Amino acid sequence: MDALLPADWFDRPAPEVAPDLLGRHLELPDGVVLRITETEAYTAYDTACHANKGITPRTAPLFGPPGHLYIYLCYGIHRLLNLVTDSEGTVGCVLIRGCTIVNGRPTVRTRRGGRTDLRGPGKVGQALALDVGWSGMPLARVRPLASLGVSEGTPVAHHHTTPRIGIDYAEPVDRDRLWRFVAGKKRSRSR
DNA sequence: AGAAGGATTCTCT
DNA sequence: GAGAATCCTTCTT
Repeated sequence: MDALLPADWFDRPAPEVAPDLLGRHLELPDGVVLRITETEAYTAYDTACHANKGITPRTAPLFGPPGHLYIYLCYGIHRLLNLVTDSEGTVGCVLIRGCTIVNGRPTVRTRRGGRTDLRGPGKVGQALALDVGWSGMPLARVRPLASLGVSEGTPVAHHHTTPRIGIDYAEPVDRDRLWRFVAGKKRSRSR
């Protein structure tokens, strides 16, 4: 099995961590292993970032130490997975927007209601059976609640960048940043 | 206490 | 391509 990425691996700016996460593996103790194929970076002074209007109970993990989880409910339906980057006190995170299944396909199929495509952050959350109660917890292979780990996997040879999705509310300068990272050469999109 | 709005997805057409 | 589903967080009276 791959070596886990230590917490300080995430102690870098989010736009640097995000492309480096492509090809890495998300591992759950139930045997589900996903390969990350699409990410987005969010930073401080970024009007697309949930933390840009100050710290709140929900967004507190974004201000915390690297290598922790930030999970929130989107549109009342979807649980979205973020990995906190940068040092404690500095806002930064990477949204996991898409994956492919490495292991545990039957489990994912059950959780996804018969489907196995994981293009889109809500689908990833469903495949991992994310719980917002995990938000703020550290990554680790074995823990009572947030039993989620990120391992080395196989970094990708090629990726391309695009503007981030679903952040029309942000300032134009932030909307235009090429902070969405997709594994492989230019091909399909997530929506 | 009330209201607004979303880092989305699915199902139609 | 358009519209509904759905509920929590946050901001405003």
